[in-house]
Amino acid sequence: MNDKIKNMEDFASLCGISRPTLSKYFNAPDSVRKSTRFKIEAALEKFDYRPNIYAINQNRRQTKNIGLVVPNLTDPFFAGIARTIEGLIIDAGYNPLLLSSHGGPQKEITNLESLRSIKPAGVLLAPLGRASDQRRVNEFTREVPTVLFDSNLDEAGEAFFGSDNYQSIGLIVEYLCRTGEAPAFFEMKNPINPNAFKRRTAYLAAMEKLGREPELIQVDGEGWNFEEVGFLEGGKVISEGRLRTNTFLCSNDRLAIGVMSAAFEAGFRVGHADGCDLRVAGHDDHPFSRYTCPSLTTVSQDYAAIGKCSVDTIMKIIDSNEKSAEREVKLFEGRLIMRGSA
Amino acid sequence: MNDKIKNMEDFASLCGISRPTLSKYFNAPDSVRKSTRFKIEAALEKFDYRPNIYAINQNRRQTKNIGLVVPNLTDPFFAGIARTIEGLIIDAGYNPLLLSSHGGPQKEITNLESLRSIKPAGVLLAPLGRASDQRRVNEFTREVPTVLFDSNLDEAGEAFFGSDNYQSIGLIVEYLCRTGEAPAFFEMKNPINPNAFKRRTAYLAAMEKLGREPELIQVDGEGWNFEEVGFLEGGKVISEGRLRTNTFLCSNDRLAIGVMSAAFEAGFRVGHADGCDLRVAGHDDHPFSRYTCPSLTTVSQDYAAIGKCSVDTIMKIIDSNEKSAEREVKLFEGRLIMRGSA
DNA sequence: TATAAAATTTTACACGCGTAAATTAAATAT
DNA sequence: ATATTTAATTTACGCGTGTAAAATTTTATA
Repeated sequence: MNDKIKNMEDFASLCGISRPTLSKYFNAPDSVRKSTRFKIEAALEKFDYRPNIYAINQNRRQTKNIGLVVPNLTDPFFAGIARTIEGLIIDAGYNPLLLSSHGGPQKEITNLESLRSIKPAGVLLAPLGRASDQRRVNEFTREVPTVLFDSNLDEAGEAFFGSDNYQSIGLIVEYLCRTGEAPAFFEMKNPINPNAFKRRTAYLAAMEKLGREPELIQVDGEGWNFEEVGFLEGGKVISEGRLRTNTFLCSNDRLAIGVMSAAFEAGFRVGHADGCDLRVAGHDDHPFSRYTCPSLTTVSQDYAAIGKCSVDTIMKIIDSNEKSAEREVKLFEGRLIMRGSA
Repeated sequence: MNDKIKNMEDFASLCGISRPTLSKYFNAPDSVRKSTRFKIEAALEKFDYRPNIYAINQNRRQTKNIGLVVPNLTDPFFAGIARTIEGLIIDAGYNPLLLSSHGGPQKEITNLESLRSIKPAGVLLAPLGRASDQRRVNEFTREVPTVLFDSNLDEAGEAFFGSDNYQSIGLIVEYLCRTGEAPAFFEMKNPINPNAFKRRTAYLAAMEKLGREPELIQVDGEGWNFEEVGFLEGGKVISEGRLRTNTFLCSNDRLAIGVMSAAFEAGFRVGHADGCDLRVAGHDDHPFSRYTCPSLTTVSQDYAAIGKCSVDTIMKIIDSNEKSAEREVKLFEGRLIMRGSA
């Protein structure tokens, strides 16, 4: 009890077995005889030993690490997704490594590089999107089993899971048209996220289907400060009164939050109730959207499903130990969240 | 060019030098002769080799890893801090490992355990607070150099850096009293964060100093869903009209956001302008507080300074390779952010 | 109970690198 | 040009584990 246990050898003698047997136990407790397992676990109770993780990973064919890269952890939307997925990875017996690409494409590549040196069994990647260094991301996905989620990149990775923007935007456009004036679509001119493009197209399609005249409001603004963009540019649009309609459909909730803030400061009342001046709707069901004033009408994405599907798929790839023949793509439907703002 | 480089030995022959010299180069490029450095860098251009990180860490006395543990990454406040600190750690030439204790004290301990197995050079820990398993956190800090920030734990770690809640609460209480009715203090009955206790005490002290009668509103509610707590419990308080004052000072911005949402739905107008029914103020200057309706008056914490100080200190400890004689504690002042809500 | 088969444990080697000590080369002083 | 000092490089060994193949023990079968 006095001298320190510094390696598996030491601990094996304490257990009264050989080191390789002990190694086997740590990799799969059920793979050793029950009697020896008891010996080991009794010793574990008495002494404080745990295998050196670096020595383990140096020698294993595969590590138990799984990389999880999201574009921006400062966005509570991605933070929430990351949390969900982290849990699923742990449940699967793997060790999640969470990285945020906030900072741009260079950071995204840096993240992938540092993951590469950690030799992960697989990676779940929500890419930056348009801004991503496609060539280098592709290069990475050829070396490490990767599943993309949230936003798609051309042919990168073994699979992609995300939301069906056509369905979800169709849903809310139909709702808005049915309950009031047809919506204009508020978005950034050069959005970083490819989903934004799909949502724009989906908006145009939905409006056409309903026989309404579409109206795109494409504002300037870069980066991830969506609230600020919505506030500044939305403020201009509102105060200049250059809108045909009283209804905004924003490309995402964070833009909508900015627009609502600008409307408030300009003295406009947002909501669908009597006496309101304009309606604002968003997309994503951000964690805070419930608590805006008024609460934000939006579409929620099925991130429980997207996360589960992504993790299941990377596990399948890891287990089968081979690149899947075909790149799987699956889109999940959104759900309309009716609240006060529209 | 055809056969793969699988270790430093292989790459050393390609460079025309011995492996230990190469090893020296990777640990400090300037420690080798300029001529050999050129040889190495020329080879690096041509071939794709990088040292195995597991083998490195198995043999180094110290890893270059620094753990960064925050209570809840889903809270954009902590996400922002984490991002700042991550940057500082990278600038210092270390490798940050970000973990969130969201999920409670058990998860916090799990995080520390998994950090322990990674043998970090140091750890920056923002503990859960009251909920933390003090004994086990203390145990950890005795084994790994640790600096605490955001919320203090009795005698744990080598140092603590946080905000001066007495100063910041004093600041906003004074402001509120000067510009309108004296504030009531809205908080959770059993807050998880020790800062909440300090803020309560600070509120009481500030009110007494100003000769005002304090009024504590201590509501039920557990966990991290502050907006929900503020919304539900704040809503009750407002609708029951059991307040002597029209001014709420909330223990943090997220509670304030919930309270404002409840006030809005109850038909009250929040703000300091004419015709408003009540004033709401918060604390922390949350990223979204600028965009609430009305925008939220609050106190911002100096997290640039707290982060820098924390990182500098852990670096000093790592470099000096010894526990500091005395536990350093430093509190930074907050700054009043006057906006529309109060 | 003897024997074959299966499960378990042990032997022996490999993994890719850090680092102290010994050696060699370069720089400086004489 | 030689002796001395200093810097750089190499030799030699160790780090703590995984794992294939060999040896042993246990279990199943006859």
